[in-house]
Amino acid sequence: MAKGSGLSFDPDRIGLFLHKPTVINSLLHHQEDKKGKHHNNYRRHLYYHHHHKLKQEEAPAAFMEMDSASAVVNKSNNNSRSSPPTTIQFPVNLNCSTHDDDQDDGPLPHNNSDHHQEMDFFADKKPKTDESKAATIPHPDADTKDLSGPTELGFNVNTGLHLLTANTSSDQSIVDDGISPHSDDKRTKSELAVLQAELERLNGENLRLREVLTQVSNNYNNLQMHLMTVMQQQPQQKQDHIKADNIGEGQEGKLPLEDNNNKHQQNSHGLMVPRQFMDLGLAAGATVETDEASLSSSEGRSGRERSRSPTNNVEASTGGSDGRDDSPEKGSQGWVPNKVPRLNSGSKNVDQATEATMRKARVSVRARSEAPMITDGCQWRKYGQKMAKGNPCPRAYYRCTMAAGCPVRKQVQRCAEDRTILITTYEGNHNHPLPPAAMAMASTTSSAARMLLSGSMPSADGLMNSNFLARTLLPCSSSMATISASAPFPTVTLDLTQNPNPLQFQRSPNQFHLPFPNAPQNFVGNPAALLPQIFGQALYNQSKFSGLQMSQDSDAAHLGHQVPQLPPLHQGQQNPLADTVTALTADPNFTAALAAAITTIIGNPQSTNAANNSSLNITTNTSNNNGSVTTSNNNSNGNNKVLNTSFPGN
DNA sequence: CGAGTTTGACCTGCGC
DNA sequence: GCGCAGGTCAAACTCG
Ligand SMILES: [Zn+2]
Repeated sequence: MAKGSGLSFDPDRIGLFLHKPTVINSLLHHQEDKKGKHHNNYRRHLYYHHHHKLKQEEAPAAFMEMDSASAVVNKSNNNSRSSPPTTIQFPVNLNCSTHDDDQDDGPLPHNNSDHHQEMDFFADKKPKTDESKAATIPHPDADTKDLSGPTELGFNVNTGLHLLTANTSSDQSIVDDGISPHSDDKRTKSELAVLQAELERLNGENLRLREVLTQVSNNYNNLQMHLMTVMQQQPQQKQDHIKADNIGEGQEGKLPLEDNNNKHQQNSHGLMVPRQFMDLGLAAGATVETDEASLSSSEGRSGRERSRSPTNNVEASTGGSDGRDDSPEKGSQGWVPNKVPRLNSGSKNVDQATEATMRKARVSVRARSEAPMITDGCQWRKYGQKMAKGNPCPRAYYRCTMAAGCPVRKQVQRCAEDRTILITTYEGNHNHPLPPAAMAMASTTSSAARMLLSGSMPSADGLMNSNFLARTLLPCSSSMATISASAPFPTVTLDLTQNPNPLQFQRSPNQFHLPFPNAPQNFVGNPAALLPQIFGQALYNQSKFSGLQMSQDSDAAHLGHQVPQLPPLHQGQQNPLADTVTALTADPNFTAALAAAITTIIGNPQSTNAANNSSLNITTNTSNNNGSVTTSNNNSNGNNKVLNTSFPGN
C-alpha cells in the first residue's frame, strides 16, 4: 500500500505534475485500545483489517467528522545546535494555477469516488492540462488566458507572481475602459488603443518572463541538485576519515559510492531529478557547517546497530556480523533510529550532535483524510505498527522505498480526537532523486524542518524560536504550524485541517491564525508544492526580521534563488499581517495553490471541501515538554481538538 | 516469486 | 531495577 505511484520527473519543474497518485483507502477499524498496561505487543495489531494494497474504495468510515483541531506540539526546546537553515528549493511551480475548484463550494458529497482533487494534485498531466486551463481562464484574471495560450509552460507556471501583478493591472485598465464609455470617444479610443498595445506588450513580456523564469528555475534546480550532491559527498568523505574510528559502521563508507551510483542512475534514467537530498534534518544546513557528512553517514547507521553496539567500534568490525547491515536496504544506509544515541556524542563531537539533531527533526502534517495515508508521491513500505498510548488508533511506521537505503521514514497516525485527521510525520532526508510529486512534500517538510532547526539554533536566541518563528511564518501562510524544537524531536507540525473558528487557536499564545478568505474554497493543485513556498517565505521573513543570516554562504547561494521568489508575496506591503494577508489573498495563484495544497495533501478531498474555511495553520509552540510528555493539550482542549503531536510522547 | 504487510519479539530511553 | 512507551526488526504471511 504504501506506494506512491511511480513518477517520472518532469524536467520542467514548473510543469504540471504528472504523477497520478493512487488513492488508498482502507479503513481502520477502530477498536478500543486494549489497555494501557499491556505491552506494546499486545496493543498492536488491532487495526487495519484491510490495510492491504491500495484499494480505491473508501470505507465508510467510521470516522466521525469533527471540527478541526489544531495540533499543538509541546516539547522542550533544547536543541543542541543546528546548522543554519539553508536552502531548499521551493518548487515555485505550484501548478496550482488550477484553482478551479470553484465548485467546491457545495458540500462535496463525493464519497468514495472523488479522488478528484487529490488526483489533480499529482496527476495533472497533460490531459489535465486542458482542464487546468479551463479553470484558469474563467478566473478573474482575464489575462491568464492569454498567458496560458501561448506556451505550454504558460499555464503551469505560476511562479510569476510578479507577472500576475502586471496582468492584473492591465486587466483593470481594460475593464475600466470598457466600462466607461465616455463622451470623448476619441480620447477613450486612443487610450484604449494605447492600453491594448500596452497590454500586448505586457503579455509578450510576461510570456518572455515566464519562459525565462522557467528556464531559470530549471537551471537552478539542476544546480541545486548538483550542489547538494557535492555537498553530500564531501562531508561523507570527511567523515570517513574522521569518524572511521568511532563509527566503523562500514556503512558510511558505502555512502559515497551510493551517491555516485545514484547519480549514475539518475543520468541513465533521465527522468529523475538530479539527486536531491531533502533533508528534513537540515542536512543541508549541517552540510554547510561541515558536518554534513553526518547526514548521510549518520543516517547510514542503523539504529539497531547502535543499540546493539554501544561501542561503535567494536560493533563495526563485528557488527556487520549481524548481517542486518549487509542487507541492501538497511545496510546501505541505515535508518537511524529516532532516538539519537547520545553515545558517541562526547567524542564524536559536535558534528554528530548536530547530525543527530538534524536527523531528528520532524515535520508532521495534519490533514483530514479518510485515506490511510496521504499521497505524497513517495513509495513507502510499512515496517511496523504499534498502538500509541492515549490513542486508540494505531501508529504505522513507514520507510521510503524509492531508493534502497533511503533513511526517510514516516509515521502515520490518526488523531485520537478527530479520527478524520491524519497525522503524518516525516523524518529524514531522501538520498535519492524524487519525482515531482514527492519533491513537493519533501521540500515542504525539509523547509519546515529547516525552519525549525534554524529557530532552534544555539546561536539564535532561544526566544526567537517559537514566537518569532510563528510570527514570521504566519504572515505568509496564515496557516497554523506548530513548531517545537524540543530535545528529542524537534517537530514542526503543519496543520492542514480546516479550522472553522480561528479563534480557537488563539488559545495558545504562540499561535497565530490568519483566515484565508479566498483560498478555502478552491482546491486543486498541488498542496505540497505550495507549502515549500510558504516555508520558504517564512524563512525569508525570519532571516529578514531577525537579521539572522540565512546562514552560511552555501545557503546564501540557495537562498539567493529562493528568496527572490518569495518577496513577491509581500510585494509592496509592509504590514506583516494585514498586508500580507491581503496580498496573499489577492493573489489567485497563492490562494489557489494553498487551497490546492491543502486539498491535495489530504487524502480525502471530501472532508476538505466540506469545510468552508480552509486554513492552513501554522502555529508555533514554544512550550517545553519532555518528549515523554503526552500532550497536555489534549486534555486542555475540550472542544478544539487540539492534537498533540509530540511524537515522542504519544 | 518478489514485493509488501502483519505482528510478535526485541531494543532503548525514560520516569519512578 | 522495573515497568512503560516508542521504535524497529524480521519471520511469517498475503497478494499480484
Ligand atoms: Zn526516499
